[in-house]
Amino acid sequence: MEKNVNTENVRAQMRKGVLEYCILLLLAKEDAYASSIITKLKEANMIVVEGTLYPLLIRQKNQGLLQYRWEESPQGPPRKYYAITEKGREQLAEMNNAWQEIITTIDNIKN
Amino acid sequence: MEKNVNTENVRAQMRKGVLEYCILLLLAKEDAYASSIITKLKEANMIVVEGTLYPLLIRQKNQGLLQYRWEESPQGPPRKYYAITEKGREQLAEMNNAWQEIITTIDNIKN
DNA sequence: TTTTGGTACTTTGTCTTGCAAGGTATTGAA
DNA sequence: TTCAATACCTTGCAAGACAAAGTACCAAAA
Repeated sequence: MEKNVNTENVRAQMRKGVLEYCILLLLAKEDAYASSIITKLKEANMIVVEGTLYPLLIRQKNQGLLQYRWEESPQGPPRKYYAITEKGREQLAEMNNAWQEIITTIDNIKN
Repeated sequence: MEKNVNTENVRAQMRKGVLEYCILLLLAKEDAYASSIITKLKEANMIVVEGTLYPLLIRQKNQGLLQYRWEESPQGPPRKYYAITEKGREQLAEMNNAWQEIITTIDNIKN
């Protein structure tokens, strides 16, 4: 059905705008490694794939929003745990504002 | 100030995800031509520039979401008035759902 | 009649980013 | 030593946002 494809595109596009925001939201609550972030976002209906997430985490780290440390895994290779930095929390505060404003803007346009 | 640059980036990225949505919202209320759409979006704090809007309108028209007609202007060259189509209204309904879901998703991630 | 200023539409080139697909590495159990 | 599970990373392509430059129309002033 064409409609489902279309619907998925619509959702995908909106998700893109808030992906970085979601990462920071998650990491503000607790440190996490890439695979677990993907799982958590999937549970929240925010689909992300590896090819998207890894470069994004690296970008946010390079911007100083995140830092990471290696940790042994109970099974399998070591995990790269990301943690939000002070700068990351500042950015997150900005994003919270931006998000509220976008919601307000959309509401305004609707009326 | 670096902060302002950053803030603008944050907002810009979020806006991108909902730009097409905003266009359909506006055109669902009344027909409009590109320059007037830019003005209206600017009033609603949703910045768009010509180089973004024109290709976007053409894309939406090619998808059958919009159609257009030429109309004389009281001053200057004729205007290309865009109108939303039936298919466009269906898409808009999808987008309304998608938008609500994104809001819910973000709220979920916050808790 | 030519110039100027305002309005409007369009295109080009660059940069960023999302994603599919493929690759590398570690570990423990069969 | 092979397999399966878990993780991380990279490459190549495509879409899209935007700055900047270009084209065109119109009316009023010079």
